Amino acid sequence: MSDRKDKIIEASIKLFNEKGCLNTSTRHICESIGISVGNLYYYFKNKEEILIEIYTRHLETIFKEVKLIDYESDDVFLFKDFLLNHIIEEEKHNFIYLELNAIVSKFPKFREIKIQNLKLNTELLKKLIKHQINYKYFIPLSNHEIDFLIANAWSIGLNSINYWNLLDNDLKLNRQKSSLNMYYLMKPYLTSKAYENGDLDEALDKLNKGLVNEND
Amino acid sequence: MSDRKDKIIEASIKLFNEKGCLNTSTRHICESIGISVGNLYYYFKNKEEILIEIYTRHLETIFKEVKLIDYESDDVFLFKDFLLNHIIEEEKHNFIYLELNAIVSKFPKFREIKIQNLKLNTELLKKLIKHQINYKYFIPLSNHEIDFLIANAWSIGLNSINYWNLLDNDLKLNRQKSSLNMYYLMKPYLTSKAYENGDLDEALDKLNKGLVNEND
Amino acid sequence: MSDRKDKIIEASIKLFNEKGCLNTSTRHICESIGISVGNLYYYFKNKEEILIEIYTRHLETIFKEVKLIDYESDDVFLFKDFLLNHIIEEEKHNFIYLELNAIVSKFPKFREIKIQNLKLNTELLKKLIKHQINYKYFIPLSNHEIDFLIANAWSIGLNSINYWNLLDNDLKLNRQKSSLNMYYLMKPYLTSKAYENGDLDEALDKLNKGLVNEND
Amino acid sequence: MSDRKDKIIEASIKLFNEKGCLNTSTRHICESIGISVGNLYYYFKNKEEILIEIYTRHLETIFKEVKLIDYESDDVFLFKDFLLNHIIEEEKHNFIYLELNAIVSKFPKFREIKIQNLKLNTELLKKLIKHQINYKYFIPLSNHEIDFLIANAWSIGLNSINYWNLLDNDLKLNRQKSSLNMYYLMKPYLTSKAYENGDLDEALDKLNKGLVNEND
DNA sequence: TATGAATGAGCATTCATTCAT
DNA sequence: GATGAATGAATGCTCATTCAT
Repeated sequence: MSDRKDKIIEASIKLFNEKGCLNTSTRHICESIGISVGNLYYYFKNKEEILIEIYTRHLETIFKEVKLIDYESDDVFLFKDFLLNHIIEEEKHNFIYLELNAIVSKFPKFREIKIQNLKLNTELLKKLIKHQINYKYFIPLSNHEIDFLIANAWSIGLNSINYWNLLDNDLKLNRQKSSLNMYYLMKPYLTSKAYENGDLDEALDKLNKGLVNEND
Repeated sequence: MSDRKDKIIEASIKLFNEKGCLNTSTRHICESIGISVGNLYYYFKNKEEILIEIYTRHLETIFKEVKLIDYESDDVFLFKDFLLNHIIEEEKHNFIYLELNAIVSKFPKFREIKIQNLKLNTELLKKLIKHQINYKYFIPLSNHEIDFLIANAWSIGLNSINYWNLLDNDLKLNRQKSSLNMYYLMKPYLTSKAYENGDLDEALDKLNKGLVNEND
Repeated sequence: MSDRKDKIIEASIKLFNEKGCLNTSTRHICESIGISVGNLYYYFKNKEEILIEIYTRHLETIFKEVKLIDYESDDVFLFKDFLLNHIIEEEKHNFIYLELNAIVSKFPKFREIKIQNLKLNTELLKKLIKHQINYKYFIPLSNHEIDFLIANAWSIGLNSINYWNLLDNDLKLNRQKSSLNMYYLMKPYLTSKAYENGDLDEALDKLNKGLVNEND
Repeated sequence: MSDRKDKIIEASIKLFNEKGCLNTSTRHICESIGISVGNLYYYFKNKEEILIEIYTRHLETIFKEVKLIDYESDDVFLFKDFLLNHIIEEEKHNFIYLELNAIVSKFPKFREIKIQNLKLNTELLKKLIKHQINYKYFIPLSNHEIDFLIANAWSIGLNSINYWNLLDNDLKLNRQKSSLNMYYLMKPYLTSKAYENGDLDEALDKLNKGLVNEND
């Protein structure tokens, strides 16, 4: 992977996060790293290809671990790995979640990749939840309930950060709150076994660290 | 409120939903109702003001009922009123949810109003949930838990429709699924009393009508 | 027809003739008449539409007379009307003939209109030639011969001006030579009756005026 | 002449014919033969030089025979050699005729060479026609008439293929029709001696093969 | 000879907004 | 109130050409 290409990707991510993908022109990207427009188009056929490259790299990072899960092992998964480890990665690609639908309606090729991936991920999550049910970390759920739980997990994974960002500007804190959102979505379905080895409590402690305690 | 102004608003909503707010030009709006561009700018200072007007009216409709809730009466609220009655209203303003963050990053004034409203609505929902807890329709929840429940409700209200839309094109069906998403978010917190008078079951029946039964 | 629209058309024709249609940008056109780019696009959807407008107006002028021919009257046609009267009009639209094929391959809509017109004109010319044969201004010709005569007339009408322009820069003179080219194409098929009333000789005299006599 | 240079020329001709010279980028040429852009510019100073090389080679081929004519021998020339033998060569360089004027207005140096060559060829053709007149294959013609006959031959040689191409897509057939156009231009000037040895009839037979007979 | 990264002017087109009438 | 002509900066993208290696 060429250095220049990486720089374009990084600058794009930075600007897309700062001002939105749709409000960032290819010229802006070039100016921000001091290269010519032509040079950007030497590395990328068009703006959509930049987006696709960013998204593809992001997904690779995100799902590396999920794909390697041992579905035969008796282990609680969701929170330690999925919620905590990927906070930084997700923070870096916030704009994808913030603007997804506007992006999807403007870039049809990206849309196709997104849909393809959504289907794949839905299957992976379904498998994962069934595994957690199987090993009694989750209470039993019907297929119907699992489908809607996944849909809700997707919405929250995508959007809860936006909610907190609209309310205040502490991005780091908001990312932690966003993870807690996922936890609270799942909590009603967790069994006591899920908490047994202390991993989950430990994870929650980390997340709550820094959060203003608002309990009554 | 002038007739002409209403026409502009209606045409804008129609076009924003059809092609997206960011892909609809002011000229296009004008052509669709046969007025001049100059005339549109007589009624609205700029495109952002159109958006703000649309959003404000939308919220007024949505929260009319919520504001009129008698917080002293013993009544289950959420599903019959909030989930079902507003489906049509929400369907009409789908684009706001689909494009929210791209819009917010382009129109700073709209952003401020959005935030202001979000805070207000959060307070209203908090009051409502506490009321439901008070009358035992919801199980007891800490302030902390309520905050995250509201955040999750917001994410799901905003985004679950997108999830289903990416997977297939049946908009009507997807809107119903989206409402079920809200139900499944709340379900773990509902008491048996919530189901007692049958209103909730009736509402669920309506939602499930048309959905393929995927239970095991 | 708005004044501004006419100005754009005129400026376009001027520049297209000077530097070629494909080498003239919309910006050039705007700058040459001191209007903004946006304004040009207010009057024309795109560059192709400018071209189509130019071509359509040109054809209207060119074929006004041809369409009004009385095919029942005993009259020699071709040279007095077709060759002489339209010299100025054709001179003004030289670029269409000079660049036709490059234009046609870049602008598909223009291409369609061009083809449609070519077919129409071919029919008109066929009718006209048959009429001239009928009234004994032309010697008898088979359909096959007429087809190729028309094809040759088209090539010469389109291209002979280019030939002379490549050899020297006297545009006015070259246009006259170009008309003589058409005459010499037709000459072998003309009967003595065609020359009888003197109209043709008069026309030829006009054309030859200004031409250096190169006879031996 | 280097191999690499030949490859560039060949690839250019192929692409220019397929998509037009003006729509073919240097990068595209390079990609099609798997060399680098820099390398192309090692062999050719610029795009114009490629064109000039193509054109020069083309003319060399075309006029090799013409230059070798024995102007003292009594032989009918034009059709057997000029019209038939060069069909393939001309077919290969179709784009030059299709785009000539757009090219000429973009590439001034090419224009100069084109003009220079046009003058040379005009002289050659004049000499040839006079030779044919001398040996009674052509009827007597004044210098003036010869000039216009050459101009017409040039227009038809350049453009008649375009005429047929606009009307239908059978390139092979259209090339034959185009040759017949040249024949019909010359026919009125041919003497019976021109047909005597049968060569001409044979050539015409070949051309007419494949053409739908449309005689009445 | 050969590479391919880099340049930057150029292009067609869009669009929110203004303003004289 | 209403019109619609006019603005001009901005956008995504192309392409002939250069040049260090």
